[in-house]
Parts: sequence; C-alpha cells; structure tokens
Amino acid sequence: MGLDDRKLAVLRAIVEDYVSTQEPVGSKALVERHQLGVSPATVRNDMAVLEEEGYIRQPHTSAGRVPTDRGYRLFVDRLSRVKPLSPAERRAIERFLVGAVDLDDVVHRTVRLLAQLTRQVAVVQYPSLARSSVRHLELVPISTTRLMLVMIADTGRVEQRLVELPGPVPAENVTDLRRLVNEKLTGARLSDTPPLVQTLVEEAPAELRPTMTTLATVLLETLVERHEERIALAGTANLTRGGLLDFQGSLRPILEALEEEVVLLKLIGETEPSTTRVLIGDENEFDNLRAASVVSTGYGPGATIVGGLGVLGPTRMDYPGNIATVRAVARYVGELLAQN
Amino acid sequence: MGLDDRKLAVLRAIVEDYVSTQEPVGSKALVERHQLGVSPATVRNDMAVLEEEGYIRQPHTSAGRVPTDRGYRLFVDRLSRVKPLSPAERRAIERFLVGAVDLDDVVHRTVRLLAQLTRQVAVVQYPSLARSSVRHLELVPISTTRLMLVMIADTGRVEQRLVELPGPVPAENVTDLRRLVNEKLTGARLSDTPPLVQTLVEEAPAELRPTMTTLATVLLETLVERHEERIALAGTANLTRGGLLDFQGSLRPILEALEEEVVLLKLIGETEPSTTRVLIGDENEFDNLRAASVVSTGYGPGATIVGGLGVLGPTRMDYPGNIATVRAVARYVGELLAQN
DNA sequence: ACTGGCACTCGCTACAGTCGAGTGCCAGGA
DNA sequence: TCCTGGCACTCGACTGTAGCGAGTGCCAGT
Repeated sequence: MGLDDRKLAVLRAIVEDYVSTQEPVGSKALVERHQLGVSPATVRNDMAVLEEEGYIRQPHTSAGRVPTDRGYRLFVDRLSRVKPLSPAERRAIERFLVGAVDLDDVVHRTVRLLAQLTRQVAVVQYPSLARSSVRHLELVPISTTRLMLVMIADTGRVEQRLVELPGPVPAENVTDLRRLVNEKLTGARLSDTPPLVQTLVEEAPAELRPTMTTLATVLLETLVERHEERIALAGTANLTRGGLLDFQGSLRPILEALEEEVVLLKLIGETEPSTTRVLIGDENEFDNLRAASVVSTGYGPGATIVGGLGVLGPTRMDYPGNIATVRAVARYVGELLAQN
Repeated sequence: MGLDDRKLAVLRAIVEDYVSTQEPVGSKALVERHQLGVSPATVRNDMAVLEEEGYIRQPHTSAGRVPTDRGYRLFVDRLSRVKPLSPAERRAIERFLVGAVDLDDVVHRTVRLLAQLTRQVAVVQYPSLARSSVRHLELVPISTTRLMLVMIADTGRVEQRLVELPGPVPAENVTDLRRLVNEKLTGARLSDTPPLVQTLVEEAPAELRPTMTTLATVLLETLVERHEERIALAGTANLTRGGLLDFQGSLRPILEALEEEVVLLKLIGETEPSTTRVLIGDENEFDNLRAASVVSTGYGPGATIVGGLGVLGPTRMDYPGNIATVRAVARYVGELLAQN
C-alpha cells in the first residue's frame, strides 16, 4: 500500500473539492482545478488505487469519487495543515467574549460563537464539577426543617439543592453547620470530597449528628453523583445546510443524539490531554451519529482542563478550519476563566 | 356565511382525518369513515361551500381537501372537546415528576415529559424572576475586592453574579452588607425591588456607601435587567416525524426560531390569564413559524402564574390531545411547586 | 511511467401514456 | 327546498422509453 506523493495529492484534492462543492469529483474536473501536472487518465489510475485501498469510493458506477471515512482520516492526519484564523475571526472571538458577566454567560456566548464561526452544531460542556474545587458552601434556612444548600465552585459554577431535615433545627445550629462544612470542604477538589464528608459526620457534635448525616447525603449527591455535568448546545439549524444530502436525508437520528447529554459528554468530554480530538464518521460509538464528525478539545484556565467543547457536523466538513476555530475558541475561553 | 351543523361536522371530519392520515381527504373516503348519513355528492357540495369560506383548500385540482389555518381555528374554537387524558398518561405524568430534586430537575423532567407525551417540541419557561420574590441574598467573598452575589427566589431559582468592588472590603463589612441587603429585600417581589435598592444606597452608612453603590448596580442588573428568563427545550427530533411533509420540506426556519429564546418566550410566555392559548399557523408573529402551531399555558403554585409552558408542532397536530396534555402537565407542575 | 483514445456504464431528465382519486355540475326524486 | 346518483372532466402519480453526458476502465502507443 505504497501511496506515493502524487496519490496523496490526489486524495487531498478530492477531499478539498468535495468539501467545497458537495459533489462527487471526477478526474477531469480535478486536473482542471488543481495543478497536478498530469493528465486525467493518470489521475484515474491513481484513483483506482485509492479506491482499492479504501480511501475513496464511487456512489454510483458512473459518478465521481467521494472520500470515505478512512480517506478523511488520512487527510486529517497527514494531508492538512491547520488553517490560521483570519483576522476577522480573531476579532469576532474577542468581541464576542468580552462583557461576559458570569459563567452562564460565558458558556452561552461561547457556544453561539462556535456555532456561528464553524457553521456547525456547537457543544460546550460547563466546567466539570469533578475537576473543580469548592470555593464556598452556603446554607440558607428556608423553614425550620428545610435548608437550601448552595455550592459555589472555583470555576464559577453554582449548584443548589433543597435539603429536607429530619427535624427542626434552630438558626444557631445552622451557623455551626455552615462553619463546620466550610472548614472541612472549602478548597477541596470535588472528587476528593467523599472521605471528607464522611469525617464530617463522624466529627460532628452529638446534637448536630442527625442533621449532619442528612446533609452529608445531599452533599455527596450534589457534589459527586448528581447530573454533575451540564451542556450547552447551539447551531442545530446548521444541520440543514447541505440540503439533506449530508446525513442521508434524515436529521432524525442526529437530533435524537443531540438531546442526550450523555452522548454529548462522551463526544466532547473525554479529551484526555490538551490535544484536539477528531472523530470521523463511525469512529464514534453511536449508531445515530455514523454520518457525523466531531472536532473537540479541552479548555480551562492555564494548563488545567475543566471541560470540553467542540463542534459536530457532516463528515464532509472543513476539518482544518474547524480544528483551528475550536482550538482558538478554547484558548480564549481558558484565558477568560483564568481571569476570574 | 351560514354554516349549518352538517357542514361543521364535515369540517370536523376533515380535520380529524387529515390529522391522523396526513393525506388530503376526499368526499368518498369521508362518508365511509364517518357516519354523516348523506352521500358523497352532498358532502362535495358542503365542501365547496367550506372552501369558498376559506376553511379548507385543495392542494391540487384533483386531490382531496386540507384544512386551512382558518379551518383549524374554527375546529379548535367550536368543534372540539378537550380529550380526557388516558389513565396511562396520568400515570406517566405522576411517575415522571416524583423524585424531582430541585428546580432544574423539575424543569428538565417536565420538558422531556411534555415532548414525550405530545410527540412535539416542548418548551418550558423557568419560573419568571419578575413574578418571584426574594427568599435570600447571599454574599460570598471571593477575594478582598470580589464578591459572589447569590440570589435565591421563592420559586427555587438561584441566580449568581460576580461583583467587582471598587476597593478592598473587610470581612465584617461584608456581614453588614449582607444583613442590610437582606433586611431590605427579603420577601420583596423582584419587580418591586428597584426603589428598594435605591433606598438601600441612600440609607447605607458612609463607610459602606461606595461598596453598596456598586452592589446596587449589580443587584439591579441581576434582579431585573439580566437575561431574567430562562427556557428549556426538548423533542426537536419530533419535528422530523411526518417525513418533511409538514413544514414544507425544510426544518431550517423552525430550528432557527427555536434557538432564539426571545422567540420562545413570546410564544409561550405571555399567557395572561390562566387560560390555554393556541396559536395556529401565521397567527404567531414570526415568519419562520408560519407552518407551525403552538399550544401553551401558564403554570404556577396555586392560582398564581410564574411561567409558561407549551408545545410546538405542525399546524396539522392533534389539538384536543395536546391541549389536554399541556393543561394537565401545567397543573401537576403547579402542584409540585406549591409543595416547596 | 504517463497519455490519448475509445467503448461502456448508468444516473438524470424529458416525454408520452395510463390510471384513478376526486371534483363540479346537472337532472331527477323525496 | 334539499339530497342523490350519474357523468364528464381534471390532473397528479406512476410507468416505461429514449437520449444525454459525466465519468470510468482499459489498452495501445510513446
């Protein structure tokens, strides 16, 4: 399977043409639009080899060639350079993100920005609680047997939860509880809290013990178990570009997948190192998303990663452009978070 | 424009058949499927009148009839009874909503429930801050010049905002600020807060004056001006049922409209009394949604209304069923909120 | 190893013909 | 006056045929 340079150039040309025109590309059109220095017949021979190797295929016997998932993969890995962003895009990013007023705002602006720049569906994970630390825990009495627990994370996320107490608790005890809880948990990474919560119960003075036990349950749920991840989504209307040709005519499976937070998290959440990940076609694990590709990366203040963001679109997408945009947006968001 | 009873019955039959079969309905099929007691020829005459009056139309010269927006309107207003919910649906509602753990949870469960029961796109507005009261305001020092302001509303909504102070403020002053702010604002309806915030600044002791001024600005923004409304959405995949026949082949405009919170709020938010509102076709003000209908109603604990919820789908929808479901869900959610 | 030439494939479009659901109209009957 | 059966008509949906053309694979020649 020796693919010489010219065959690779042919593959690159096919991918680029197909991405921009959305139509199967034939040998003649190829030599006209690219300076390959050879005749259509030669290109045809190269194409035959590329097809044999599984990088391209023919939708119909007498149509041009279309890249396969494998072809896109080779293109992304070896044939493309990341496009530098245009100055206009840089300006758009900066303009869009200044003036963000809290975390919700940052996330919403980011996801819309991504959708707008890439013209794909954009997904942004809220800073993961598992990777955050506790900045402050607040207990607000609602009635004598009810507390509102408010947890503020260092990433700016705020989670709240109603706590039903086993019995009436006087106000001064709430103050004690608040102090104890904060002494123990403030500054701790959320993933480290379970043992701390345990000692919290054990060390609690006798009269607070039952209340603290209840509180501990809710704390664990809130800090660790609960829907700890949140997701923002934008740009679903972009799925309708390319007039139903992408996604083999039905948006249904895509829309269904996008409604499942679990799916989205798996797609953009598990970025291990700070690299950009590209999932092409059925490289992702979801049948519904076989016709889609995902470009995602992690973001966070400084070098730490607190969440993921990315875009989803047809396999026929502008990978170099989208990779560049996703990276740039992630970097800007990271800087923004670092300021808080 | 005298429409006698039989003509109305014909219209009703046309709407019902078309909604269930999705195909233009002809005179012969009509008399077969409904006991109208007359011949197809008679029905044809009635149809001619209904068409002249604008209640139905023919997609093509030799096809059956299809209701117009006006026809649906008449059907909804005068020809349909609200369907009672099936026991299965009642059970589904109850099962779905028990175990909701906080407001976010309630809203999410509700919107998914609505989407599932109606098989349409569901929209739920979070309890409007304008109609809520302040339960508690919390100030959490982040650094000497930064506070996190957390506002807890009686509806369970929690809003947070970062406050950049004009200068360093010692911890005991924060305690004073917290006390002053809560004394003045706790229990107040959010819509009534602006003058209260004003007096808060005026009455503040001199040494707190600058800090309080800054805080007041943020308070006003948070309580009144900011994106005070939030929206949850589910079931967009349901738009693809009816295989592109609804929405004249393009989901684009619909998806675009659904991404605009402002649009959704106008659709489901402005329910004045506790009545159910039905917007058919271009009765709504958005060009993008000409091919869609919206069924919405308000919800809230007891008789007060704190937000809206509803469903959006093709004009060809099961109005009686959807109206019943929307009402029932709104009532259950109201009860749930009343418990907190 | 590349190229020009050539026969072949096959999807797309246009066109003609048939079918049938559905209509409007009219004359006759309760 | 209102309803009904009958009848001619319309027109979209479907089918089959034919021609076109983009694109290919192969081969002989350079």
